[in-house]
Amino acid sequence: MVAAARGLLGALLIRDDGRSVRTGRIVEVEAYGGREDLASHARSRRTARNATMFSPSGQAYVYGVYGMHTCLNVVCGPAGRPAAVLVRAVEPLVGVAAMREARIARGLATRRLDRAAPAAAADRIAHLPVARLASGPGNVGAAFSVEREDDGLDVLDPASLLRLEPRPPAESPPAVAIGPRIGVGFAGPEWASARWRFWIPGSPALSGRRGA
DNA sequence: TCAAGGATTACCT
DNA sequence: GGTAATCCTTGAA
Repeated sequence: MVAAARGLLGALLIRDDGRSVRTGRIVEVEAYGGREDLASHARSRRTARNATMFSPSGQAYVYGVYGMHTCLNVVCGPAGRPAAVLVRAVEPLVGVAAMREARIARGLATRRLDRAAPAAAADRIAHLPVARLASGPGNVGAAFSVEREDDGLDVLDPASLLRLEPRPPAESPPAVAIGPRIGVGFAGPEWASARWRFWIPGSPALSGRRGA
């Protein structure tokens, strides 16, 4: 599972909705395990929400948090053994304009931009540096239009509208930095400190807290 | 049936 | 650095 997480670094995330193609390079991920991992959604029994984590490798596990964000994971355990890798940050390569549109659309959908000054807020996204469009799990979900309905998609299927393209074997593996996962303090010190976050050091697209 | 809280983000002081 | 926004899943009553 940890190996699968590291293997995803440098892979391409591709969203092809028929009108436009969005592509980015995965630069930050976190690994989540099964019952023993108290930070994982699979820490308790199998439920409707985490069912996809028990699926065979290669499926998308999508869930919502805080009522407004969707997070994209890739299931990486054998069937029946829950494990997944959370995609925390992506470096945009192709379809930057579509990513901006998606960010703005998602902002409006969650009514974040409605309140104060929607035009100004949309304008801020329009001028956001490219590297920040998909930096952070919620932003990856927004920039690539990941919906709850995408839960269970086979992202290894080349025909899938949301898919992964592995790093070419010929390409040398990127440098990898390792550190504890973010936002899992509720799991207790042991699991919150587990060094299951992996990122490509130096990437401008890393999520907020970049320290090791 | 219901209360609690979250694998986050961005704005506020 | 603190905290609001906001929906839905979970676990307990």
